Amino acid sequence: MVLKKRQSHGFNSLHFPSVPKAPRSARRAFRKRIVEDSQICAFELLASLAGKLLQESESSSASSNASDAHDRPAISDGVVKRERVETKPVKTECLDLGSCEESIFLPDYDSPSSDSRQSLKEIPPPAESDSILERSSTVSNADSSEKGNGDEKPIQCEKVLAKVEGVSPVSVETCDAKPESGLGRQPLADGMETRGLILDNACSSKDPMKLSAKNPALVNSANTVKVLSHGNSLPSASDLKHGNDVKLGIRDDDENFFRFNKLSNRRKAFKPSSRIGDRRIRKLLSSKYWKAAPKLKDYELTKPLFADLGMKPLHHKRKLSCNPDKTQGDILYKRRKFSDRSLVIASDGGFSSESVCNSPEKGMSGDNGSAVLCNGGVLISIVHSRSSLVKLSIKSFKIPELFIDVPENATVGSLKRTVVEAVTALLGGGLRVGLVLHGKKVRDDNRTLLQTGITSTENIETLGFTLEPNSVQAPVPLCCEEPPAILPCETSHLIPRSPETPIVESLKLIDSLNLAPSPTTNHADNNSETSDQEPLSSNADVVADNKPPSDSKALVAVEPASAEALAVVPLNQKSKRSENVQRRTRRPFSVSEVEALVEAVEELGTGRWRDVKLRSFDNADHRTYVDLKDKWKTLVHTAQIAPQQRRGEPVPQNLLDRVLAAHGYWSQHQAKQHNKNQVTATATATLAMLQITDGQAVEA
DNA sequence: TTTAGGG
DNA sequence: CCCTAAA
Repeated sequence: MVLKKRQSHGFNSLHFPSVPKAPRSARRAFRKRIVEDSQICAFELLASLAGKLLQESESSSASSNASDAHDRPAISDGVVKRERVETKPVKTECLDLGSCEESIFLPDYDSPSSDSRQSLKEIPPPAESDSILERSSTVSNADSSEKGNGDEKPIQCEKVLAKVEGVSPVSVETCDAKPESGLGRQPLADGMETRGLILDNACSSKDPMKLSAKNPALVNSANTVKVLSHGNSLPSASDLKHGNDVKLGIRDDDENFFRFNKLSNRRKAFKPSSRIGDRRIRKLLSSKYWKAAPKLKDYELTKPLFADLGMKPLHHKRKLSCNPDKTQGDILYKRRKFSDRSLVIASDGGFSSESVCNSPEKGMSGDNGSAVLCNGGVLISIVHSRSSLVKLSIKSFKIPELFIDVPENATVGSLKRTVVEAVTALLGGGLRVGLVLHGKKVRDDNRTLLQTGITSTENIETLGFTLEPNSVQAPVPLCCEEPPAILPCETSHLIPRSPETPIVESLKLIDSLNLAPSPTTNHADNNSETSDQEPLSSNADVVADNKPPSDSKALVAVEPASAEALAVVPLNQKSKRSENVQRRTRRPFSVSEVEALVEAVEELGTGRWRDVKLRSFDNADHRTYVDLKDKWKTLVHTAQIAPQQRRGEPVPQNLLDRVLAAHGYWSQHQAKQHNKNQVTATATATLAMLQITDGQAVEA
């Protein structure tokens, strides 16, 4: 009754301005639109490349020299170890997320490292970290010294790898670093790394290095890195040149992927800007269609990709004495985990505070270590502090997928180069950090965290950061422009691989994977007590639905099967693509919002949600016009049902009445309009007919 | 990109 | 809220 009553007079008082719709273009001007470029998943790309490389290497291995054979075993060992470690370590939670991982790995470390590991755990004192560094450095040195022995060398490398891998991909490289070693892969890796360096720089440029002196892990890593850098010679520019028809594609979150043809001249790689133009972004199939690389080996993935991306490069740069400021960022990547269809890579970018290593000034070792070890670069973890501050610790960045098409006869080296180029091109353009909340990009830079909902635990868990190509920005100048010095063993790398294993025509990277270290697990460890922060693990991007954290405290949710598992499981096309795409957090409309909505609809009607949005929710980024439309729909429904059946925050009846009134009015209005038009048309037609008739009549 | 609706 | 066909 009441409703009726309201309805009856409701709209009389309402003023319904007839607002002519401005041309779309005009209306658009209204609102600033941010065009988001597709996000590039450089890391993913790397991962995919790695997978390919791996395949190739496998095929080639038969023919490869003895040294290679030796290496492999070592590698495999390392991988195994690493996996083991990952699961185990969980307990050792370090103060910093980044450090945690390392600490975890350390334990496995056979040599002195075990001790160091403990120290890491305990950590905080810088002195300790130093000691650790030294230790690690020692180890590495030993390897280098032993180099003399071809046989021994490999072995050592193996060890190193194992250890390193646990810690960070980069470390792996260290072993091989020396050109003398003659390891095909490694050299390549080095080259890659160099480029990675570039990339890193670009990335890092954004973020000032701040972090972390705290992480012991970093230090350790640094040491390792150092060794590597020393051992390795820089790749020559000549190496860079390779013409391949390989195509790299990067897919972004939005499912756009980007492809570019590899440039024949490698040098160009160093000039990202030029490449950017080559990129083409286009819409791709939704992620569900993506196929994971057929088979990837762990070591391949981890090593090449990660190592390449950033670790070494950093070293080089620093060594080169690049401007520290420019070098700020180091990127570390780590493959975190695999989901059925996706390979997760965690990266630590200079972006993340955590990942950031000590300032260069501190000491190369320190820097390097941080860079390498920073491996921490896992996912982003968010920590809530009791204060009003929202503490975010970024463990890793989500990186988009990379697609790479490579001819079967392409060499591993060319593949690597291609990847490097692709990555370089992407990075060269400048990276920017994107924010993803509940699977949606947060584009409004002006919103506060509070407004965005980032302060709520619920939301934080779905918060993710992404590295995106910055189309606008000019490529960040890299410190070291001359690549030549960087690549050490490239030539060896260049060696063509046996085609035995057909290269997958296109590697498709999977959705990004993330393993955010599960905070909870970490906490479990006693160590956690120390940390006041509660890390909320945010799997930034990925929801690892599949992998419920088992009791195991392993930080990384890495699948146990890792090594083999690594082979990316072909993505089930129909599999729910849900993993990445999380639902937006539910944000019930407040009464005030409802009121605003009602008011807007009263004025504008029910068919102009965009205008409604602009009028009343223009600054509410989380309310899309679709949301408003949906809300209206529910409001109408709510108003039509008995109050007892309504759920959620009660909406004032008066508002509901207005909803009904407006709904009725506009429905009618629409109908009227429709009728009007029809009538008009009919009338016109009739008139025309009449006229015709008249004319005819007249004529007749 | 918006609308309009179904899921 | 999501997803999409249509416009």
